[in-house]
Amino acid sequence: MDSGASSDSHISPKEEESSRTVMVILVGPPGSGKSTFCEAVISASRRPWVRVCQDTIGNGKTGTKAQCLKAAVDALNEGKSVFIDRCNLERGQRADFLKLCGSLTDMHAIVLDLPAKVCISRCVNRTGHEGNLQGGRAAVIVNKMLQNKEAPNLNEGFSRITFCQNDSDVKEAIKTYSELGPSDKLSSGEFGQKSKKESGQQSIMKFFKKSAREENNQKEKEGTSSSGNGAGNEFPTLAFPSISTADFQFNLDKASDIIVESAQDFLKRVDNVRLALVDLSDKSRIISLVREKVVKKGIDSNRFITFVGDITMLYSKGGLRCTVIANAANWRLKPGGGGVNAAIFKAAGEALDIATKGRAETLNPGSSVAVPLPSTSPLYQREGVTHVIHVLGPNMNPQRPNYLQNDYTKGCKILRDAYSSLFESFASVACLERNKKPKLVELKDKTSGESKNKEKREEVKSRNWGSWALALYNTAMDPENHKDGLLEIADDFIVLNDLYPKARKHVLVLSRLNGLDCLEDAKREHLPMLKSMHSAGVKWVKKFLSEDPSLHFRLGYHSVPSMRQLHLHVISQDFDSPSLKNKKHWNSFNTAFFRDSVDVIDEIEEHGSAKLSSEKLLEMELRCHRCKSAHPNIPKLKSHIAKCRACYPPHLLQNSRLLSASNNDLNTN
DNA sequence: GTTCTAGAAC
DNA sequence: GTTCTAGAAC
Repeated sequence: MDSGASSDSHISPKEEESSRTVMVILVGPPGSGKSTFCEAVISASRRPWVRVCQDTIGNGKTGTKAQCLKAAVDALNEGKSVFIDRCNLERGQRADFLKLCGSLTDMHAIVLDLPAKVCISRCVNRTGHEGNLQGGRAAVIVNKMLQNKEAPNLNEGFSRITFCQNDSDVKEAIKTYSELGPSDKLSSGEFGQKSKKESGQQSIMKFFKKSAREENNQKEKEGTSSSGNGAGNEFPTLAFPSISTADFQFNLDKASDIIVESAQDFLKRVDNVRLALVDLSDKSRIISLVREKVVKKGIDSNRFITFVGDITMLYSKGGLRCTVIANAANWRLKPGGGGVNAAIFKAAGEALDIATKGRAETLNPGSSVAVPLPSTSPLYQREGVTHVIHVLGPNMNPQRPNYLQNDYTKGCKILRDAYSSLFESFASVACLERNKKPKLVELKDKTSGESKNKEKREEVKSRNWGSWALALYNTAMDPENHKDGLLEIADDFIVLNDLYPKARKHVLVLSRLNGLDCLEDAKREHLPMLKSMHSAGVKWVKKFLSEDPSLHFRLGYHSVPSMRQLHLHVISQDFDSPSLKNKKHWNSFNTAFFRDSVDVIDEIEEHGSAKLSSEKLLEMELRCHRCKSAHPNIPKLKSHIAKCRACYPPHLLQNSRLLSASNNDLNTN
C-alpha cells in the first residue's frame, strides 16, 4: 500500500470497515412491532439509519415496493444503514431488496415471529397507525399473510438473521442493534429460536386451531384426546349423532351396521375428510357397537372416530375440532323437542333458526339439509362450527310422526339414505370450506390421463377466494337478505342484475347449489340445473329483446371466475357501459375464456365436464368482437365497437350462441 | 370483482 | 400535459 500518499481515493482497512452499511429487512405481519423496533434502534443508535416504510413512503400514504427500493438505494449510497419496514414475509418480497446490496453492505433480517393473536390484537387496538389496518379486518389480513409466510434463510443472501418469538427477544435485538456503532460489524449466522417449520400452505383453519390451542394452555399436549390422533386432525370433520336410535327407537344393532357401512363407503370415495360419531353417554350402547364394527372392518381409526361428549361443546370441552355437525332434526326443522335437536338449536342461538328457515321449511325422512352457520352464532365462535346439517331418519316410535310400524325393510333403506345424504352434504360443505373438492378416489372408469388433468385442475383451484369474491355466494345462500338487483328467485337459481354491468343489459343467473363454485365444478349431475339456468337466461333475453329488438345476446360462463358461486352471464353484445374499463373486462367476454352456455351443456353431456380456457387469454390484444380488427387501447376499442356493424363471426351464428330478435331458436325454447 | 394511483405511453 | 394501463390493496 502507498503509505506516503494521502489521497482520498485510498481507504485504509480501518476506514473501509467503518464505511460498511447494513440493510436490515424486518420480517413480520402487521402488529408484530416492526416500526416500533426501527424507532427504538434509530433513537438510541450512533449509526445513521434510514427507515424505509411502505406504509408512509407515498407522502405519508401507502406507497409501492418500487418507491421503497429507490429510497433504500438512496440511503445506502449516502452511506446510511437502512431498515426495510414492510412485512417481507415471503422470500420473493425480500429478494429485490437483497439484490440492491453491494459488497459493502451487510444484509440482515430481523424476524418478528410473535404469536399471531398478539399481532392481531395490537392491530385491532391501535389507532391511527400508518398502515391503517385496524378493526376486525386485521384478523383476516394477518391470517392471510401468515399463510404464505416463508422464514428467511441464510442462503437468500443474509449474513445474519435474528429470530424473535417474544418481547424479551425483541428487546435484546433492539439492544444489539442500538449498540451497533458506525464502525462495528455484527457477527454472521442465525440467532434466536426459529419457529417450528410450518408449511407455506398453513390454512386459516389450522391457524385458528393453533391460536385456540395456545389459549387452552396446551390442553391437547397433556391429554390424549381422541382428536390428537395424527394427520386426521387436519381434515374437515363431521360430528354426527346416531340418527333415529334415540327418540325414534330404531334398532341399535341394525343402526350400527348402517352407520359403519355408510361411513366406510363414504370414506372410500372421499379423501381428506373425517367422521366422528358422537354420543353424550359414556355407557352408550351405539358407540360401543359401532366401535366394535369399525375395528372388525378395519376402517382407519384416524378417519372414523367415536367420541363421547356433548355435540355442542366438542371443541371447548373435548378439544375435538369439527367444522360441521349434524343435527338429528325433526321434520318441521323447528327448535326444541329435546335431545340433540334442542341442544343444537339452543347452543347455536336464534341465528340457526333463521338460517334454517332460509334453506328449507320441512325435511323428509332419509334426507338432509346443510345450513351455513352465521358467524355471529355462539356455536361458530366458540366451537368453530361453520355448518349444521339437519338430517331426518326413519321413525320406529308409534308416538311420533311417520311411524313405520316396525317395517325395518323400509326403515333400513331410509336410514341408509339419511346417512348417505348427510355425508354427501358434508362433502360439499367441506369442499366449500377448503375451496376445493375433497380428493375423490379414482373409480375404475377413469383413465390415468384424465386423473392427471384433474389433479392439475385441483391444484389450480385450491387458491383462496378473497372476501370480496363471496358476494354472489352470500346472495345465493340467502337471497332474502340480498335483494338489491334481484330479478327472480327460483328454487335452484336466482336472476340478478350484474352490479357492474359490462353492457346495456347484463344479468347473472346464479346457481343456488351450495358447493358449486365455478364452471370447473359443473358435472353431469348438474345438467338439469345448468339447463334450467340456461332457460331462465333465454327467458330474460326474450324480455329484453321485446324492450329493445336491436340488441344481441350471449349466455355463458367465465372459465375462471373472480366471484365464487357458479353464475351464468347473460350479456348484450353492445358492450356499451362505463363499467367496462379494461382489457380483462373485454377479453373475459370476447375470447374463448367466455364459454357459451350451449357448448358447456353439450360438453358436460358428452364428456362429463366443460372445457376451460386459460386466464392468459385475458391478456390478449384487444379485438372487435364483430369485425376482429385490433385496437391499441380500451377507449379506441370502445369508440370502434360503437360504430362497427360488421356481421358477427360465423362461429357465433351457429348453435344459437348468439340470440337476437330475429333468432328462430328463441321461439323453440 | 372495484378502487386507487404511479408511471408508462403518447 | 394528458391519457391509459397495470399492480397493489381490499
